[in-house]
Parts: sequence; C-alpha cells; structure tokens
Amino acid sequence: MIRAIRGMRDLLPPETERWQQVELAARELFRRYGYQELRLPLLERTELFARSIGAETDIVAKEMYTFTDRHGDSVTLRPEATAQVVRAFLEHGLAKAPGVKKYFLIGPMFRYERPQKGRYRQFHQINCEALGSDAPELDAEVILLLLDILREVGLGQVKLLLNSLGCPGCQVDFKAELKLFLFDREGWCPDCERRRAVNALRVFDCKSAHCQGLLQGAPALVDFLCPDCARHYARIKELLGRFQVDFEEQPRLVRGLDYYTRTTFEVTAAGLGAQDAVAGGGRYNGLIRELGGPDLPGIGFAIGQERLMEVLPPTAAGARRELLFLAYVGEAARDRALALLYELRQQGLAALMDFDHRSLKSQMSLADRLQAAAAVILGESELEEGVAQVKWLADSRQERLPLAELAGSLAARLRAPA
RNA sequence: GUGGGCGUAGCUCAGCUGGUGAGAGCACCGGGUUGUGGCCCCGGAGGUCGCGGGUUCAAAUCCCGUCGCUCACCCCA
Repeated sequence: MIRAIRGMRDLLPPETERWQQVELAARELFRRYGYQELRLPLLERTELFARSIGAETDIVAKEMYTFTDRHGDSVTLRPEATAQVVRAFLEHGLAKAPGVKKYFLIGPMFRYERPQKGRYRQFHQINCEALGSDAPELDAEVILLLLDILREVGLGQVKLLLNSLGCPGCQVDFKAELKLFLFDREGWCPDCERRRAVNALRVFDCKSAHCQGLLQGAPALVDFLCPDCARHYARIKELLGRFQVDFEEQPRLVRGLDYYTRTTFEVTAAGLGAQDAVAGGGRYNGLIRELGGPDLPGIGFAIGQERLMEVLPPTAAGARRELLFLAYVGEAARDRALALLYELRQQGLAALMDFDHRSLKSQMSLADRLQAAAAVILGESELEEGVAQVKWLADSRQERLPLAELAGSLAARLRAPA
C-alpha cells in the first residue's frame, strides 16, 4: 500500500469542518482589522529564503525542501510566508498602495524536519503581515488581532510572551558584550558551545539547567536598547496594558529567523508537548530593503494551524447536521423522492437519499447514523394525499407536511429548530 | 541528523514464560414477518499478526536486519 509521505497528514472529516470554522473566524477578524487576502505560490526561488530568513539559520541550513527543476533552477517549497509576501509586495509595486499595507495569507508551509507532536513537514499557517509603519500602535494592534482570533475560535488559556530585540544598532553592542560573557565561561553544553560562536542569542534558549545556571549575570538585551527602541517597546507595553492584555516579558525570547528587529512575541498554550508555541511573530524593519525594496518597516505573525486545532476544546458530540434524509417505500415513492431530492437541493437544503433499495428500516437507520436532522418519509398513502411524513430524529416527533410546500417549511424549521 | 517507545481486523487493543483452526469491544453489512432510527438479541463480512531473514519439530510470540509510526533533542508554527 502506498502511504502518505512522512510528515504529511491527510485531513479528513470531521476535522476538515473544524478547520473551515477556524479559517472563517480568522477571515472575519482580518476583515475587521482591515486586512486583505493574498494567495501566493508554494514554490519560490531558493535564493529568496536564503537572503531573507538568513543563510545560517536552521530553517535555511537544513530544513528546506529544495530541488532543482527541469530548467536547472533551484526552487524551494516555502518554509514560511513573510519572505514571499514581501517578494510579491515588491514585484507588484504594492508599496504604492495607500496607508499601511495589511495582508493575510492562509496555507501550507514545508520544512524538512523530523516530525513530532505539533510539528509536521507540511503544516499550515494563518499569516498576518502589516507593511509600511513602525508605529508601536501597529505592534499593539497586531498582537490584539492575534489574541482576538485565538479567542474567537475558542482558545481560552494562552500565554503571551513579549520581547524587544532592538534595532541592528542595539544588537551590535549587545552581541559583542554577550560574546565576551559566553567565551569568558566554560562548561557549556555542546549545543551552546556551537551557538555561542554562530548565534550567541540562542544560548538564552537552552533548555539545560546547567547552561541556564551559567547564564546567571549575563548581560540582558533590554539594558542595551537605544533610546528609540526603548521608547518603542515601552509604548507597546503601555498600550497592551491599557487594553487589559496580560503578557509576560521574556527577555530570552529570540526566534530563529534573522530578519526580526525590535518587537518579538509568541503565544503558548498548554497541552502541546514540547512544541508549545501556537503562534509567533515580530517586527522585520530591515527585510524589505534587504530584498531590494524601499526602506519600509513591517510586522507580522503566524498561527500554527495544526497546533491551534490540537488545543481547541473538542466540539460537542452528537450534534445533528442541517441535513435531510429522504426515505421511501415502493417504486412510485422512490421516483417521487428522487424528484423531491432535487427540489430540496434547489431550495438550498442539504438532502440525501438511498439509491440502493434498502429496507425502510435500513434507510431510517442510515438517516440516524448520518446525523440527519430529519427523515422525510414517502410511501403510497403519502403520495395519494400529497404529503410527506417528516420525522425529527432528535426527539422522534413526526408530522405530516404538504409535499407542495415542503422545501419552504423545512428550511424555516431547520434555521429555527424548535 | 541523534536518542527512547511502539508496530495483531477500519478504530482501540488482548494474545507474546514459543505448541489445539488468530481473538474482543467499537464500527460496517444483514436479520428479529406486514411502511419508521437510536437500546437489546442473532448472524455475517473483514487480518500477508509491518516487511525480510535466522533459531526451532513448531514463532504473532525468541534473535538480527529493514521499513514505518510516535515522543524527545536540535529548531520552529
């Protein structure tokens, strides 16, 4: 048997319906905040990601689905969205659009990693990108939007982690100081041994208690923020406070993409195992220029859809669908049911019937197991009288309704269940 | 890339100190007479015991390899 590729999951009912609900809710919130949808290719030139995410990052160094196409070009399945949003933004001259450019994008991303709980090779993100303003009010708004979406889909308990990485100016001084500190001490774990040379900031992320101990007294990024960055960060915290948003300052929140500047944030939830980040994001003020565009700032976030679905409370079981099942007895009734089936569908109702000549009992059983709201029963006597028996499966009430106006009355009842 | 756990019907699993024809629950199909679901009863279908090799008179049960799943590390959504 041919199976799905490692790390790629099939999404089946009823999960697909829950995904649709979540996406619908997200779209509604994006609309309120003034965002418009972008649908971009899954494949991009490899160079785009190498230049934006950073050639030394894990994503680029060892996690990309990269191959050469028949023409000999190196192409890559997108591992994240921001880089290509900026690419499309520049390619289509969207910088000329009025005001802050606000886009959202929902779709699959690909990273060649060893799968585990909450981590797949093809995973899905709900992305938000706002380009063209460095105002801290925008940072706060973006975070508010993220929390709004999460609340709207029913995710209750989350934790917002917040940090500021400062601008390149702040980072130069800080990194120098940090490296001095790191190389001044010995006994780091092999990973940190490597990190202190390649990406010193990441040492802060180490999970080893030993390394965390060694970090005691290490310089803190917050102390190195320049006046502008410090003011920017303070203003965001002030605004979040005003909007009653609980957050936790996490001076060690770094993030594995090189383009982040100033604000970074992450939302975590319990129940996800080791990969507990449901969403993450931050500001990327140098990225657009880095990719050959104007010196415009930007900020965004990504929600990990699989992780989000994982922590959402389960939907109430036993809920019946807005579905009708037509049951018939006899050939004449069968033909009438066939016609009625089409009429109901024309009226916008979801309707099914059995084509396989099952017994009435069997048809009723099917209706029940399909979670239909009601079974519409047609037999000889009903045909003679021009009516249908409608049995509501939840409470077994049964009524006779005129066939002529069946669609209308059923539609009304389904929309306002008694 | 590294390490641990696990691979028996569609699903969840039992069976594994090697030895009567490979099981249960759920799900699926049919039946319990004359036109009506959910409960109950009866019957049925469904499995190369992941795959390959080895030990043995005999392996789902032991050993090796391999593939896969899973959790964790690295890193991230």
